[in-house]
Amino acid sequence: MADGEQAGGTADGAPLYQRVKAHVLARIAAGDLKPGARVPSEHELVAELGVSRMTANRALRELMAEGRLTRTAGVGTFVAPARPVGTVLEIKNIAEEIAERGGRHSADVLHLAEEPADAGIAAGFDLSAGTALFHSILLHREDGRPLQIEDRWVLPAAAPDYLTLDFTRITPSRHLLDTAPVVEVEHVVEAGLPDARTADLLEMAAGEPILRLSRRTWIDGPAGRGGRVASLADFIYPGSRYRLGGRFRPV
Amino acid sequence: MADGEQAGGTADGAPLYQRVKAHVLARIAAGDLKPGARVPSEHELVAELGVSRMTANRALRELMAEGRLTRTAGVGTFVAPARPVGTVLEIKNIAEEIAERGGRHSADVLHLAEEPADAGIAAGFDLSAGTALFHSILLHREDGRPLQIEDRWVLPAAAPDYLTLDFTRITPSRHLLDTAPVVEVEHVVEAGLPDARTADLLEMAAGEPILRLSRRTWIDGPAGRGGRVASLADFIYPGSRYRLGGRFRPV
DNA sequence: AAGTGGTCTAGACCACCGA
DNA sequence: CGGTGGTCTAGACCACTTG
Repeated sequence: MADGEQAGGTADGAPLYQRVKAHVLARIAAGDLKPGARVPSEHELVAELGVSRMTANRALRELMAEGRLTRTAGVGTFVAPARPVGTVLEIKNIAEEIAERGGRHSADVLHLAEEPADAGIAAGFDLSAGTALFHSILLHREDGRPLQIEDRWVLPAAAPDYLTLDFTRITPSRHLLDTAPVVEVEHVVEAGLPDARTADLLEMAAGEPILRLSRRTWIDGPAGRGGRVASLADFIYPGSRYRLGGRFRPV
Repeated sequence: MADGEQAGGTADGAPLYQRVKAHVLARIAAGDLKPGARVPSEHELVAELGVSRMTANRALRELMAEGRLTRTAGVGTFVAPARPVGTVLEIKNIAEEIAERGGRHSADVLHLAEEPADAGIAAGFDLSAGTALFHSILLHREDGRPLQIEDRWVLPAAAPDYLTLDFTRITPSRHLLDTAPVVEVEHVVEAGLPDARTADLLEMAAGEPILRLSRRTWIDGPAGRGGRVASLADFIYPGSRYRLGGRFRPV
C-alpha cells in the first residue's frame, strides 16, 4: 500500500525498506527475537506491514549482508548468532601514511633481484621450492629516520617490470595496487625481537622489540581463475616508534 | 528478456544481476573504465544488456556497497578511486577462540573493584579525572598456561552488575556484548616490553616482548544519543605465543 | 526539459525444504 | 504438497542535477 504506515524506529520520511529493517532490528534489540529465533518471512512481513514482497525482500537481504540475519531458501530467516567483533585495520601505503602526518618519506633499496624461493617462501605462494621470484628489501624512512623494513617477494607474472622500477620514487605496494586488482589479503601481526642486522638498520635500542606485519595478497589469475598469491611481504617496525590502529563500526 | 544472453565473466547459470556486475567489473579490469570514469546508466544497461531496470539497479547498487562505484542521483555512476587496503582483524572472545582451537580456557580474577579513574583513563572515556569506574584485571589461560592479561575499565552505566559477575565463567567481553549493543570499536596494536609483574604473570622468558591490543568500545547513550565509551581494555599477550591475524576480501 | 539514481509495486517463475 | 527464499520483470512516481 502507499501511506498511513509506520513500522519501526526510523524516521517517517525514510524509505520503506529501511523502516522494515528498523522494525526487525527493533524486535531483536528488544529481546523479542533472540539469536537463532525465526524472523517473520517475507510473506508475513508483507501482510504485517503492508509493503510489497520486493521491499520486504530487500530489507531482509540487506540485514543478511550486514550479518544480522541468516537465510536459507526453503527454510526461513533467523537471527544470526552474536558475532565476534572485528576490526578494520586500514593499512596504507607507507609513503602516503607518512605524507598524511606531514612527514617526508624516503627509501633505500637494499636488495632487488630475481631469486629462487626457498621452501618457506615457496609454501607461502603455493609454489614448489626453487621457483624464481622477485625479491626486494627496502628501508623506509620518515624525515630520515628508519621506520620500516619491507622485505617482499613478488610473483613475476604479477609485475613483470618489477626489477626495473625505481623504488625510491614509487613504493612496491603502490605499484602492485596499480598493476593488478587485489582479490584477497591476509594479515598477521606479531611482536618479536629483531636480529642484529634488523636492529642495526632500524637504529633500535638494545632489547627493543619489533612489530612485524606479514601480508599476503592474491590477484585474479590471467583468465580470471581462482586467484594466485601475487606477493608476500614482511613489514618490520621498531616497537617504540610504531602502532597499528583502526576504528570502525561493527558490521 | 528471458534467455539467450550472456554478459560478463560469470557463469551462464548465474543470476542476471551477478552477470551485470561481472560485466561492469570486467570493463573496469580491462582498463576500459578507469577510476573516475562514467559507468553506463541504468537505462543504458537496460538497452545494452536487455535486463530490466531493477536488475541493473541491483547490480550497480551492490557494486556501490562493495566500494567499486560511486553514485549520485541526478548525476550518474562512476568508477570509485582505488582504495587504500584495509584488513579485518577479527578479534574473538578469548574463551571462544581457545575453544575453537580445542583448548581449555580458564581465568583468574586478579582484581575487581570500583575505583576513581586517573587522568589517562578518564581521558579515554571523555570523562573528568576521579570519576568512579569499574576496574578488572584478569589472567586468561589456555590449558593452564597464561595467554592473556585483560586489564579493563568499564563505565558503570554500561554494566551496573559488573562487580557481581563471576569472570571465571563468563568473560567481560561476552557480558558486555550481551548487555549493550556496540556502536563503534577502536583498536590499537603495538609491540612492547613487559614490566616485571606482567612478565611474571605471563610466565615469560627474559627479554621476550609483549603484543598489546588496546580496545575502546562505544555504546549508544541511554536515549540513543551520540554514544559513549563503554569500556577501555588492554589485552597483553606474550610475543612468543600469540599472533593476530585476519584474512579478507578488499572492499 | 531531459536524464539520473532512489524507491516501490504486483505479479511471476523457480529451486529448495520439510511434513 | 505448501512454504520458503531467490530472482526477474514492466511499469510507476519521485527528487535531484544539468543544460
